Amino acid sequence: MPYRTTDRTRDKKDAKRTAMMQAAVRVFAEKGYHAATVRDIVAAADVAIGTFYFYFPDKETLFVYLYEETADFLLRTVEQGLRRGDSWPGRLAAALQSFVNIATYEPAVVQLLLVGGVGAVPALVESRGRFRNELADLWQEALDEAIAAGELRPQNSRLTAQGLAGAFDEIVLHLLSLPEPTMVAAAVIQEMTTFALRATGYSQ
Amino acid sequence: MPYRTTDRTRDKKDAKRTAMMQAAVRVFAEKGYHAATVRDIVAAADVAIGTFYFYFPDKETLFVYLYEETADFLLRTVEQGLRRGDSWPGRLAAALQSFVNIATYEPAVVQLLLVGGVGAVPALVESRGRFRNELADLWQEALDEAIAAGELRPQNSRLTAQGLAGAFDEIVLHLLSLPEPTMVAAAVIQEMTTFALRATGYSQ
Amino acid sequence: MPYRTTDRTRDKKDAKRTAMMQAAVRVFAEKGYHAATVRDIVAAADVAIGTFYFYFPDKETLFVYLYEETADFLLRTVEQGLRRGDSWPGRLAAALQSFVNIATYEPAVVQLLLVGGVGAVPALVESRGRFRNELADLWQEALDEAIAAGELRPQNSRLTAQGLAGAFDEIVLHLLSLPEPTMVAAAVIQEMTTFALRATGYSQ
Amino acid sequence: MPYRTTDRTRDKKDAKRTAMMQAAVRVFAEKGYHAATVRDIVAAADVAIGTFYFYFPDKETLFVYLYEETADFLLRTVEQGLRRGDSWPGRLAAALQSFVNIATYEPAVVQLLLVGGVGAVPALVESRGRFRNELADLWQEALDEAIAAGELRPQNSRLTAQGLAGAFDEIVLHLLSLPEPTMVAAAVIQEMTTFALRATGYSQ
DNA sequence: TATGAATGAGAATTCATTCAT
DNA sequence: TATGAATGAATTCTCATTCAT
Repeated sequence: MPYRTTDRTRDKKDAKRTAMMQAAVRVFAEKGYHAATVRDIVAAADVAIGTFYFYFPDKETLFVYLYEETADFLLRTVEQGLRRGDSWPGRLAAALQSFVNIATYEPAVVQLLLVGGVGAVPALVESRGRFRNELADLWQEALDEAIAAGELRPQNSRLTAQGLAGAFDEIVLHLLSLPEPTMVAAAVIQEMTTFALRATGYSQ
Repeated sequence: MPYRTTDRTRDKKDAKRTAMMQAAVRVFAEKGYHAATVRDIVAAADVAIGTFYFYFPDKETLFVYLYEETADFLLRTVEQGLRRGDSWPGRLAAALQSFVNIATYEPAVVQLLLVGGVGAVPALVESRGRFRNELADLWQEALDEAIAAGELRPQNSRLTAQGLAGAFDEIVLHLLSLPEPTMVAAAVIQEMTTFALRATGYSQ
Repeated sequence: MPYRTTDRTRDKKDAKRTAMMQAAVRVFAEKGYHAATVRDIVAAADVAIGTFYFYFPDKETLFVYLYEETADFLLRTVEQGLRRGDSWPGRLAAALQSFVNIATYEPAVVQLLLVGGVGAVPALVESRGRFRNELADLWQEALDEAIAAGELRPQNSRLTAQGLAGAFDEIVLHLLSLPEPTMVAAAVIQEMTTFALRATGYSQ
Repeated sequence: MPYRTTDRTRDKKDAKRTAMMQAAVRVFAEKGYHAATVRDIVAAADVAIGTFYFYFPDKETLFVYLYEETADFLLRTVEQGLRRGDSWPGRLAAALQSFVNIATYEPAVVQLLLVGGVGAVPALVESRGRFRNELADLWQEALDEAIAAGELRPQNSRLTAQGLAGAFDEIVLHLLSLPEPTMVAAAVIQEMTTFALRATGYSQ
């Protein structure tokens, strides 16, 4: 057999696939689902239009997939942050650090998740709902642990979790709209932590 | 309906124009900017397509205009709520009451503002930024007054305001995703108030 | 109302619609379903591509509709021919006259029905089957009447009818492939009649 | 399989090539020329797409080639049938037996020839014309021999031949549309023979 | 003012074909 | 010989917008 699906060719294919997905994330984040055309994406990835359809079934499927991948990445990152600290303030600060890191170094991730294509892709409504729920789950679990540990007073941890998630989004989105987000990131993390400690009724 | 209650539109007695705008809000809220076609809008308003272009220059301009009108309506309503109470908890509860009222009785308003077409309409980025800023301004002013009155301790009122705005959005959006939002609205307002009092460091 | 859906505008619309359908029949007959592009059709009708979709839902629907219209036209014409004569030979000759007339003066009709798009459009399989059945029905009825009248001997009139229909198609298709079909049409009709009288066992 | 039994392909011992051609006949017959993609064909033959272009110059050339091969196969088979009998009715019955055998056991052959891609492939118009002519030639020769032998009365044997060819196609195509063609094949052959004897003016 | 027929740029997607390996 | 990744012309269809009536 003169032609083999060797490791090298497979690696190459995977690499191209990954490159195209990264290009797609950038374009989707920048323009939103509808305004981003397949031509934009292939131009960003520097391939022909047919190549797109060789790797992906269609634009919508790719978008939903990227959304879910991205959501998963964000969730896992925040989750790891939450595991890093040994007290509620510590876990909180670590998780916010993680979140703000993603936002400043991979702004496309946040753009895609928070403003990308909601309302544009029916199939996404469900994905978005799942994402917001899982994000709230994450915070709620952390809250419940802190409550169980006596660090926080009993409260409606579900609603608190939702409130925190929404608050962090708003603040980070605003941060990203500043000319030099990295310059103030540390201070914002500090302030967000303070806000969140208050919001969760943490004293001392 | 938002654009009926504001000054900008009150004087325009054009019934047909108003009907078309109401139809447009509904359609935009339901389908999102791109999926909503001009044909959908004129069908909902029961006029011909040419009529649309007699009253409005184009789809995008109308959308941005509706967004701003709607944002204005929401801001004014929340502002009125904030003026109704005579203490921070009172003002807070009244403002949240107003906000949740809009969300439950005019869900299209919230849909339009929060998920409508951000990312889809470039011209909207600026409008959205302005809306979020003005919303934060509102809360910040209320916070600063409460701080000045000694009801709240000094804090970064800007960031707190942003956090509150984001938290309320998330919670209300989740409320709207429930099968019977009105059934739990009162309880949610109560819980949101509790959350916000904690988040603003209110004690006693 | 400055604009009215007057008779004149409606007539104009109908005329355009008809013109486009005629153009479509020509193009489909000439190129077959797949090779005929919507661009070809609108070029032949001298309208813009959007106009096509203003009048027709899509290419396939139009094709199937034209096929059925055309089949119906052919069936009705042959049927009338069959009613014109007062004996089996007379009816036969009249029907063949009608059929050959269509074929020579409207070759597109025959092209569309016999070679147009069979195999290309799934939805057409059924239409084609119905057409061939109805054509056989026509001949069978005529045969059964002639048998009942004692003009023909009893026979499997269904199979005879199918045979006649197939035979006529083949002969007429060959006729159309000649450089000057009209020059030999009369002679061919004569010969076809002779063939068909033999095939139906007509004597004297 | 047609191209196995003809001289043209017998010497080509290329199994892969043959497998691809057999797959192609099936796919073309099933889907028609346009709807059958090269990918369908290579999938059916279980080879890679590049292999297709190693063996065949392009899709259209292959199709025309297959059409001609298949036509050749059918012509040779019918011809053999015509040689088997020793009287006109005997030859007729044998030829029809051969034809119906092909149709029932290799329906793809008939599908390809009769509904495959006429109108879809410009280059096929000529091939089809040649096929129909050769088929008519076959019947005409048999008729002329029978006339010369005094079995049939003098007649326009060309037109009779065309008529028979068309009639047989129609009847066989209808046979194939039945749920169980083989169950009625024998009876249909019998009836077709009767029809053809009448149509050729055979008496006694 | 109001209408709706007409337009055509532009989008997603397909698929025959090529060519480096 | 055989492979399949890559290509891009071509196709169908949508929809914002215009303009004669």
